[in-house]
Amino acid sequence: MEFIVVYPEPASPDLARTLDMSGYRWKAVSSPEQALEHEPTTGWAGAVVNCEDNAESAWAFCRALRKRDALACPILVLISGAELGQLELRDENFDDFCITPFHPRELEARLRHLTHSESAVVRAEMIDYAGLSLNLETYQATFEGQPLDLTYMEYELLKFLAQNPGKVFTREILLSRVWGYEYYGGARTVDVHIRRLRAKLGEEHANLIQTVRSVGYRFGQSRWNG
Amino acid sequence: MEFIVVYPEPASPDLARTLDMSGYRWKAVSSPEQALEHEPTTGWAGAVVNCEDNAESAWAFCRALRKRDALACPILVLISGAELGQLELRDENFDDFCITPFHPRELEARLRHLTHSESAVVRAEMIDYAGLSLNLETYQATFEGQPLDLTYMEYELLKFLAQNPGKVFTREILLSRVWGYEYYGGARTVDVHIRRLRAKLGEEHANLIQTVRSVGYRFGQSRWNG
DNA sequence: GTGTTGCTTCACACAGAGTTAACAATTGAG
DNA sequence: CTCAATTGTTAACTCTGTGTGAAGCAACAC
Repeated sequence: MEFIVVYPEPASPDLARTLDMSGYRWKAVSSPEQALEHEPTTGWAGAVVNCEDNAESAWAFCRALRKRDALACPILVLISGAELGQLELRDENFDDFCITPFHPRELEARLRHLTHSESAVVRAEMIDYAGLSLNLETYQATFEGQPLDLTYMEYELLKFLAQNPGKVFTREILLSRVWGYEYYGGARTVDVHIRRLRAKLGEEHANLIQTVRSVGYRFGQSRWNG
Repeated sequence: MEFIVVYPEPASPDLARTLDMSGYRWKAVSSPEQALEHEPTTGWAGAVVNCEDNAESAWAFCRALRKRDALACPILVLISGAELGQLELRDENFDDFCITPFHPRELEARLRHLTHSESAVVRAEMIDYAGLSLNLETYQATFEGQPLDLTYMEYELLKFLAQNPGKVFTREILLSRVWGYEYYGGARTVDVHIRRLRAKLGEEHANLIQTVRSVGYRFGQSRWNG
């Protein structure tokens, strides 16, 4: 079942009607926290964010969605033709847009294309990988039973990496997805946090986070230990 | 420089004007073969395919684009509101669409988003050929299960060659498409990297990369040497 | 055979990427 | 307010990867 989150609340009558007619189940929310709260166990199949009224908060909502989900939920933005300029420099924060006032069949087609191309994601409350264990509910981390004393940022970074073991992320992507920045300041910041994480993982397990030179960082799936 | 391929030929005046005003360089073609023929050394940055006149051939063009070059080229489809149904079951063959008659600024925004977004680039996540396997997500390479410890440039070069098995590339082409700069003078640079690659592939598989005397290098399809 | 051209191999210098440590800015608790 | 913990920034330092020139080979023409 396709469950879609809509921002802000309430959804416009046109939008509500289109979603209903297209057979989606949906929920309008007024904050990122509400989106998290009402999120179904299978995760949101997509998001429709209306930028017409309060663009700033709408983009903040997009960023929050992207930051939370390591496995992105596709985001469709509703925006007036006059405001198209807002899309620039925000490519990371949305997947598709639809100009308002929209034609119902266009919006339907865009939603279908988005939800079809992005595979459904399974979200867990616990992340386990090679002795590392992250409890997403209690914000606690342990390594081989030993509790790890991680700070907030360290936890978020490790969580993001561990959600996609093996996948390499550039510093820019990490900054935008973990920190939520729109503009990238210091890429060195990432390095430093990686270093602190490695230190806390201990000498012998520091290689859980690997450096891919000229590209970025990767968690787990070391090339050498099989 | 963004080079865009347009199908079919000739492009409508509106389309031509929009592309020009947006600062793109583009070329209209009337067949997939022509698209290949006129493809710049850096590959197409995107494609705009008009489905209004001859939908069948337009979709065939999309399929051909997706099949031929492993270099992911984002595809934007122009389609009338009445024909939106055609998009169904064709999700694999396009990345975005724009309803005709289109607003120039909408088309411009869509093209910009397509060519900038990472999702369009990450489509092909694996390259496999004759025991060689490249994981584009993790930047890892294996040969017959054995991990290959490749450096960044080695990986990029091998990736490029393996994306077009059998095709011969001159050193100049390799320099411009893998390294990305215009040929200064160091064609030996390519040789050396090829040598390092061969060394890492091991004695018995070094012939996966073949030298074509006076021309360049080719990956795979060694029908003549045992 | 000799000469020529083009490819391979080697060794080395250096730019640039990553690590590390120290410090400044910020936040939050008591 | 003070102090400690967390987070971001800067700069020095280390070291790997990469490009380059020269020399060694192999193929081909004559």
